[in-house]
Amino acid sequence: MNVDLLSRPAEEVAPELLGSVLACKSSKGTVSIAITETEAYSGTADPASHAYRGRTPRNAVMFGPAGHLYVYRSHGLHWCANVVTGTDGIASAVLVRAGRVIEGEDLARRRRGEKVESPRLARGPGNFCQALGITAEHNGADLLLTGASVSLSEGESVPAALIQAGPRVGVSKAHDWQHRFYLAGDPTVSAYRLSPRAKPSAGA
DNA sequence: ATCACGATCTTT
DNA sequence: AAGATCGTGATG
Repeated sequence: MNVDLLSRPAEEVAPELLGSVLACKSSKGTVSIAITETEAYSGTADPASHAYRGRTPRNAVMFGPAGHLYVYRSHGLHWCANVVTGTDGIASAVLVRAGRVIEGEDLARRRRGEKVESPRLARGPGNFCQALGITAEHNGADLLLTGASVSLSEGESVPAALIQAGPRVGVSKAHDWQHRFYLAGDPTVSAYRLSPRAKPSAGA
């Protein structure tokens, strides 16, 4: 994966990450997942972004150089992972929402539960991280380092016609921004769900 | 009090 | 099918 590809605005990078592969190796083995759904979050101009109110200890990685992993805890029990994009010093990142397990499915299923169907192993940002084995220890990791425990690589290219854009999932602000990108008809893509607290907002 | 979640309930 | 509820803990 080329850092120049990631050093652009999140909403440009997000659709191009579809088909890319995140791999995570641990003592238990390696799981690789091809990304099928992403969401772009920018910095201070994006009301739904963690970086909207400026830099904090939690979101610091978002302000760093592209190609690193921003991991945060969601609602107390799930981990969510972002690929940091854009320029060093300016916050932006792409939330990885779903993917298809292409390596280490046994390990992924052990983590997620034996009765989970294959398409659902990495469906949803929390499930994606659980299947891949991402936790807080991976926050800030450089995804472009070869041989690192977690890394990002280019997968098979996906046909542009399959890439769809839509409103972001689960956010209470700026939910109508068309910053969610996914592969049309893919069973691993998470179901769209409007946030219960969503209010109308201006924006693209 | 809020929350970029997910599973499981309840009510149509 | 859609909406409500709750678990769980970091955050500011």
